[in-house]
Amino acid sequence: MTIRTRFAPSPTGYLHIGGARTALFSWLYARKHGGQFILRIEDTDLERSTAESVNAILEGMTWLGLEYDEGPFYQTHRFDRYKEIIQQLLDTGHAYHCYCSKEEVDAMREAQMANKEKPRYDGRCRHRTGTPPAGVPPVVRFKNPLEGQVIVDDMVRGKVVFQNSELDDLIIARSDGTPTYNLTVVVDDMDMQINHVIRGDDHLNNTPRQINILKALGAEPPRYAHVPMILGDDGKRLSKRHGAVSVIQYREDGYLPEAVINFLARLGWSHGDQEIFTVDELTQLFDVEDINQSASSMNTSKLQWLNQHYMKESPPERIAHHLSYFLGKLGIDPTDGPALAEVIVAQRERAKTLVDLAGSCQFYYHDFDSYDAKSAKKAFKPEAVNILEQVKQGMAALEAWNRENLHQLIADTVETLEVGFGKVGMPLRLAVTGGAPSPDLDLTLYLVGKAACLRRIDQAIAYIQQNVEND
RNA sequence: GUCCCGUUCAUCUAGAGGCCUAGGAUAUCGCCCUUUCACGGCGAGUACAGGGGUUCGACUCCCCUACGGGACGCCA
Repeated sequence: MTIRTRFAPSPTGYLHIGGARTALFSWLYARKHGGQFILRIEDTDLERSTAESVNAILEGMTWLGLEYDEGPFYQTHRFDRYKEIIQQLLDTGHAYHCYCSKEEVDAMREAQMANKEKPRYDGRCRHRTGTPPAGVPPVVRFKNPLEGQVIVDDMVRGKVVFQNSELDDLIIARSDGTPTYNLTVVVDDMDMQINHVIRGDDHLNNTPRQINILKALGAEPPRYAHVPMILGDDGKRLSKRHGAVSVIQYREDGYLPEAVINFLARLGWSHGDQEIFTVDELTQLFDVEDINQSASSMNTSKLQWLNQHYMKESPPERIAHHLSYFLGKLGIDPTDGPALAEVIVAQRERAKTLVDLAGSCQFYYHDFDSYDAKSAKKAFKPEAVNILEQVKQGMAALEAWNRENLHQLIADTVETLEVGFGKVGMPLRLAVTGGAPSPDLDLTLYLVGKAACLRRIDQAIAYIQQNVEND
């Protein structure tokens, strides 16, 4: 059997992190088994579905690299098919018209709640006879079996039993004739030959109804896997108020897609003690059976650790590709200065995100006009003027601008002036970087370049003479 | 309220009756490395929700309670 999975978001907002994980799991499962992954847009809620949301979802999936084999299919394009099925259900006696008003049904629910019962439609229109009330457009309800039980043999939950007596006759077509979710999902999964449904566990309660509809249609239900939801850092349910829940927001915040994928995969799924997974490894090792049964919380600091890991391990060219957007935001043109790849290698272990990295690249490309106050207090002593002057002269006289010579120059200066290494290193570093975290001094100087170094040393000397009291 | 699901360190998790005085990872803290900041190395603390069974033996199986979540829509 060819494995066919699907991701079926409703376009009422961006692709959030929970949806992305569900999509990832479905995608991985299909890939692992050489099957197909289908994208379906569940846009039957005409009121809330938007084209922007569709775009946001597609953009998020593309960024993560979750390419689909078929689709995107839009449910709004399939209304004829749903009508056909609804009619079939009506014809075979599996569905009926219901003329109950909203108010009537609401009252019913309230009474049941007050009576400590589970609120549900009591089926009063099931056996309605006679002429239908005039001017009332009916809804269509599915005739759910009254007795027996439905067993959902879930791939992550195990067997879950529902009594049919707990279920009511759900609406499958609205009074305007449009189909509702539980009907469309069943028809689509059937028509698209989806045989493995991996989705959020908020759908577990819908599953027995869907199985009943499938049975009424004479179709074989797919296998189901209900994955637990993702909570925010604070253990509360994810919402717009919880910060970065949109996948695109993570891109904006400077995360690499491979870090997000790795992070998402490890949220609710595991393979022994392994933490780092390439996409290839995931497609090989992933299995629905290994998905956790309990909800998990976002762990942003672990995502950051993964992101830093991938920034350190990836080829600098790849990082540069993702970094350019963030450099642009800071007005940095990397062609105007040291080779970006070298700067990235020099700075990347000091950054958790691309935003950090871009920020830490700044001093290589731009001069600055202020110094970190704390460092300045420590390093910019009056005697530093002479030291910087010495270094500057040495630099100016340097034949070749490379790390070895710079290292030697500093060592010589230390020796000539008979001072500690720090006496030279600290003011020099501060003069050139402004106080930003930076790698080995000789590497820093080398990358910043001769002209900028000389210029900044002059600037530092002037600063000290102006701002630091001579004692 | 009713039904369904869940509960191992702060967080992500390993654990399929003895391998567990519960392992890994992140975070935190300490030490080492270091003229900055990091990286890296080493180390520390912190967890089986509670109570009953079953068993020679329970984190692992069963029941109850508590807590958390989900569903109960002419939303998906």
